[in-house]
Amino acid sequence: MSDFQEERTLFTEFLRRRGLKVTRERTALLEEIFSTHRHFDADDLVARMRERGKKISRATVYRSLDLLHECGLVGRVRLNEEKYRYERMRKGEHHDHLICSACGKVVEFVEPRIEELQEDVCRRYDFLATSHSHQIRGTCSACRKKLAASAASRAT
Amino acid sequence: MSDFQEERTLFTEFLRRRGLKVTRERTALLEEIFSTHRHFDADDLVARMRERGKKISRATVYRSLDLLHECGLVGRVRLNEEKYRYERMRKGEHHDHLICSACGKVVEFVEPRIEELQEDVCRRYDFLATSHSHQIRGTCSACRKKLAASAASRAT
DNA sequence: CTGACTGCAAAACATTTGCAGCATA
DNA sequence: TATGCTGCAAATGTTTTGCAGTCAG
Repeated sequence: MSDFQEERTLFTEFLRRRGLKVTRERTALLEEIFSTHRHFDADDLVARMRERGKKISRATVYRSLDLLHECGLVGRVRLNEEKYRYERMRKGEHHDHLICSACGKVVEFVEPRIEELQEDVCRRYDFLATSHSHQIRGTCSACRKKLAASAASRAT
Repeated sequence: MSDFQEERTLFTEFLRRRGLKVTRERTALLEEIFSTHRHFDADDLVARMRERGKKISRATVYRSLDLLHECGLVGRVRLNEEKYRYERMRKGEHHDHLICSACGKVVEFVEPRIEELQEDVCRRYDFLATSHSHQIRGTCSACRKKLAASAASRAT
């Protein structure tokens, strides 16, 4: 039925180990998050749950996202915005972000050689890394084309 | 007298080009920021100004930091905290951050080979980068030692 | 002189928290 | 049954904004 049995088990185990409960709300949120691949913020999630007819309060959403983040199932980033963005994590895969300042689009990329260099840096500073995030801000090719086009028309 | 004449000129020019004014407050903030190398947040800056006997309102500090950030003199990062952190930028130098989750210490590092790989990634996605930030979260060696020591004493 | 700037207090926001009733184990 | 959970509304903390008086050019 669902293809995220593994995540479900991981979360359940995590909760059990801490004496926490597997509630209807937590399960529903996990399912919703793992049914898509998009980035989202707390409000998106509230809205998506509401669309599915499940009214879950903002407070509960925040509380659950904290738990999911703590157990490593959900990533939490700030893209220099006023708020957090979340994303489901795929096993053992770390990705970084290209953020277009013009249209806001976020593209994920994976560059294993960057990960290696990060490890070098950690060794150099005797630092034990638990997570990392890498963001490159700029303009995507589509937006640059649009900008070029509008510049050309302005110069009639 | 001051060793940041260059920054001062750059900022003045930036303001002039946009029809903005070089006010007492803006100048004072620029001087304060470029007189040290530390990371700081908006409130730190308000406090530092007050210590120097210059009362500048929080609102003005925020407004000025925006301008300094826009013209590239000041970097603005979010280290997954609730607020922005600022740092003076040194010409042509980009650095990234190691953040200790235990003591909150922020260590800057420079790894030119990471910068190169970033450029590769941008080429691959036809993306024009304007800035980037890289954060590695974990525990620094001092904190790990403390943690190890307290674990040992607990196991009397 | 004029348009931009400042300080203040209020507003706006995302996120967190206290509490009373509810549901899981 | 006993904790832990939830929703609500209120609180928090940072950043932004409206406004009336002030200042740079």
